[in-house]
Amino acid sequence: MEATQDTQGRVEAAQSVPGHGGPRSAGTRRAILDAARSAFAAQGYDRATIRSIAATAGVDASMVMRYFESKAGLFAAVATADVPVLDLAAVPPDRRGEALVRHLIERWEAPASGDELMLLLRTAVTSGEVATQLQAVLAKLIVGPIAATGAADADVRGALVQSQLLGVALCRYVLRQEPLASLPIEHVVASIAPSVQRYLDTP
Amino acid sequence: MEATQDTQGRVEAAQSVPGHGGPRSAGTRRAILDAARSAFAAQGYDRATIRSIAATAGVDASMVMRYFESKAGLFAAVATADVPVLDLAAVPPDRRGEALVRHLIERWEAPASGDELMLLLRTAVTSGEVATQLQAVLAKLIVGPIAATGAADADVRGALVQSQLLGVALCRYVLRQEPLASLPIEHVVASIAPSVQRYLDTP
DNA sequence: AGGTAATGTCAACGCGCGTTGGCTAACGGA
DNA sequence: TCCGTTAGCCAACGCGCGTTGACATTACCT
Repeated sequence: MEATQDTQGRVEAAQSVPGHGGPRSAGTRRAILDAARSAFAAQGYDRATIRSIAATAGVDASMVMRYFESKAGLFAAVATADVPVLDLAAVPPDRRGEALVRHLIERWEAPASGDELMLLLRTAVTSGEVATQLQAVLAKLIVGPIAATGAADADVRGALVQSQLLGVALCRYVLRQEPLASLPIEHVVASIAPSVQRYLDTP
Repeated sequence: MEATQDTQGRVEAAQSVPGHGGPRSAGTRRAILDAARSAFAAQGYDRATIRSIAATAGVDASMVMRYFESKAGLFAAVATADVPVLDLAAVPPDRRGEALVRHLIERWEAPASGDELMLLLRTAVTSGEVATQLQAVLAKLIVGPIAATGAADADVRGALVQSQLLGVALCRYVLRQEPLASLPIEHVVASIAPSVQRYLDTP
């Protein structure tokens, strides 16, 4: 019996987007998306709940279902991970290791893309489907640029670089293991870069 | 890790196995433990269910609660990860990187300890408590041996070695990313060892 | 053999989850 | 103005989970 006066932010409701069930209100949609990204990043897919995401977004849980079809649909909508790609060929060959490390760390430190990488990694370890999705992102982010430099065995080199870069991300950002988690960025870059450089160079 | 709670003044059984807090039948206990290790390793803590573990072990779900106090208790019982430690000081200094990589890979390839590391890692990414536990295991397994060689900055070196070794394990065994997952062991050792060696050597 | 405690079975409880459908209120075009 | 569409709220459903306690069964120790 209570009049809900939220009459604000409904101005932008005019757009209708392609395909199947489009967004209803851009503001609400974005609020849900933001809450979901944080929740999935912080807790992983299983422990994050639709109800708590909805509460954070300030809407009812059923709204989440109307906007995105299911919990899986919400995750898919938030797990796009369209991170900027590094043009490795434009970097001097002896600096490519450092460039890769720095680029990856910057992706993880940036709040938005860091959350997307976090939720992807946190969920990939228990979901084969998401693991495939993560591999696709890493292929675009790491193997692609390496292959674009014309290196031989780009797939194996990429896999080795991935293992080191994902390892750093896992220890530093997901597990938050000391002392790695508190090491200054430049220290990390200086320590790791030579290894990555070696994976790029050795035949 | 919980104190023993006796509802009816029950005492430790007669035919008990040494040490632990109150097994009933050694055979059933072991069956549950084996099933739990497999399930937690394959699916992680959240997705593994007491009911399915009990079914695999051929007992009722309530038996699991009688033997171990709760799901958390069962996990704790199976997540001991008492892996053999490498005596790094006995290895020639220029071969210590290779020795570390090979030792870790052998732990992961061995069925029993591989499962324990797997369930630890799969669960650590979404549980701070288990993350701490994993860190303790890795400290014993990696940082400890490195410190035992008398190296300076053993903690930072250990963290860097950990990042590389955990990265390989993550990509190869948990995410099962190709081509790393199918690479022969010797190929992996030969590729990774120099990086680890460098983390041990560089000042 | 008999009594007692260790083992195991069964059915249920309570909870929180994802999900559904029906309802109210506001907008917008005619 | 009225009416259809749209955005949002509320109550509930069904399910599977961890967990519990009462009951049946086995095995051991005098």
